[in-house]
Amino acid sequence: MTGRGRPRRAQSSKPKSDNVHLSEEKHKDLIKEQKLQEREQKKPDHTGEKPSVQSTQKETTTTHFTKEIKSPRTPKNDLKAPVQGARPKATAAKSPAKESEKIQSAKPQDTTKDLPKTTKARKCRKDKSSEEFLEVRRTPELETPKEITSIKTAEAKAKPLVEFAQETQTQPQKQKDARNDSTKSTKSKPCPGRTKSQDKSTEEPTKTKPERPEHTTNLHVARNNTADDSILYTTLEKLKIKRNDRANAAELVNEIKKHIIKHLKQNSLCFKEVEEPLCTGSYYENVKISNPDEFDVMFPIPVERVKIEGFGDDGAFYRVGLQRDRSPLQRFQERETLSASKMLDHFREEVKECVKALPEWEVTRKKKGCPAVTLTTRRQSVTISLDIVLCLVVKSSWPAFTQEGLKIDAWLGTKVKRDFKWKPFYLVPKYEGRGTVENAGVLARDVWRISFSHIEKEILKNHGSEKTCCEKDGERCCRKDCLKLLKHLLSLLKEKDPSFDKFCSYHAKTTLLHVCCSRTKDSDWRASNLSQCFQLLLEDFICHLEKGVIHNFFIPSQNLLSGVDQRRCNSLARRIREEHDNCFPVFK
DNA sequence: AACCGCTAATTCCG
DNA sequence: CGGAATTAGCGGTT
Repeated sequence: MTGRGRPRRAQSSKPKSDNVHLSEEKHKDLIKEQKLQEREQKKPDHTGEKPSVQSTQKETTTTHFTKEIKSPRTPKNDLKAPVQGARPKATAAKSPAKESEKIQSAKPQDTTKDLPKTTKARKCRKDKSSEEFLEVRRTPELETPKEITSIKTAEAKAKPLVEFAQETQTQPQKQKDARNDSTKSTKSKPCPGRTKSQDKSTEEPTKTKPERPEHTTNLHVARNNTADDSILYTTLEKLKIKRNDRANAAELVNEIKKHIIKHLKQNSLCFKEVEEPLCTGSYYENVKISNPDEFDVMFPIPVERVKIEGFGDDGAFYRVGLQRDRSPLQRFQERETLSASKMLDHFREEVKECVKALPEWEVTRKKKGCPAVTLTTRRQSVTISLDIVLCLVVKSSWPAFTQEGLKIDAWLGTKVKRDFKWKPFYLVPKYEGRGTVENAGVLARDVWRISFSHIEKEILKNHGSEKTCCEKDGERCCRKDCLKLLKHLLSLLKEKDPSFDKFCSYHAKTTLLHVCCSRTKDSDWRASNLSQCFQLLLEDFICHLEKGVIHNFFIPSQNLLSGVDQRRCNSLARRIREEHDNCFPVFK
């Protein structure tokens, strides 16, 4: 019996009379159940040890802390990280020890391999996207900067990370150069490290070579990458989400999602215009680690004819005023301001109401400033939490504060960027600090924070410079693997030292996005170069920490670390460096 | 609803 | 036995 999922295209023409199909489905469900149970029984340890890395939610969402981490099951063979088949490149990575040799000797093959791939035709990836909003609403006003708020950040005091570069450089001088560049930092790059990526990427062969210094002696950490490789691959293996866990979680989550949307549409007055839920966050970006235990779903309420003005000076928060009298949201309007807190409260009640029908779910206590209604449920001792996020979808051009953000031109291209900018943006009822603080007559709790989760997701999904990156016949990259590792590292360190609780996986993700903008080539991220790539990501992260600045990827004037004590940043930077220098003991 | 992409897991095969 | 090929199944698009 062929799976209904995704038969190899040859079989896709399999005959299916409906009834046969149906009964087959049922049968399959049965089988599935059986199998699930079988497996559960087979590895009882598995559910028991549910690591559930207390993860690192992005800060828009909540902080329910989870459970303990126990060492997730280790692959039976530690040394190899079986990488799923059919990817020649990946398999090369399998045996880290061999791998580095291979890289050196087999470079020509690599490059030749690239050729057919890149030439391979592929449907253009987002021609569809732009149409829907082509109506009048958009004007090129999005290209008019206006007062581009000069970014008054701490760049000035940023010191280049030279020591670190020296310590750790297992890489070529390419990187050293980059470091040196950093002194004449370009202001748009918080961590000017890789400004060179452009020139260096001209020729693949010439450039991969220097990346493999045969002898990386001059540093006390001079490490054979194989040691790193081994631990990193093993760790990645541990972070994989099990198919069963995923199936279980998806079933639960999808059920309630459907239920909520139906409820809102049918029983609610103010939210009945809700659009299709927007699944965001790491699970849906395929960068969730360890357990499918956290889900983020945004419920977009369309607003038309609204006035939106910045609140505060970093461009992340906005006051929203309805201009249309007949809006169903009128009841949340106070003093010409759409009250985020009122609206969220009401939304919360609606969600509560419809969760009554699904008693296995529980609504968690409201957290101040949190835009989500968090639901939790348990299944076989695993707690799954689902963040239901109310949001406004605004179908007009992005605020001027985004002008200098999303610097993906060299990485993903200007067309992609343009298409992104035609998409709507979202506002979530999130504030910082005390809700009763007033600014220009508006309470903090009534403001909205801008969100580009949809874009983040799309970027993560389509993260290659080449369209074929990571596709079946394309070359595999390690961007997402690097992100997973950094997230994991961060969450482990947080667990060990609660004083790091202000750091979140969104910091990691943002750092990756920034790095991708400077190391734009897919060949900069070859899967076989995992340890180097990860190291560069770490260096960048450290660099951000030491400066105390991570610019919001879309709103560069917002510093995601603004609320974090510099000493904490330094301390985390130090810890990470330590981990790196010692071959990541936390991963063991 | 059909189909495709991605990822995990299992089976096949030299 | 290890790696390649297949299967499985969720998510997303058209």
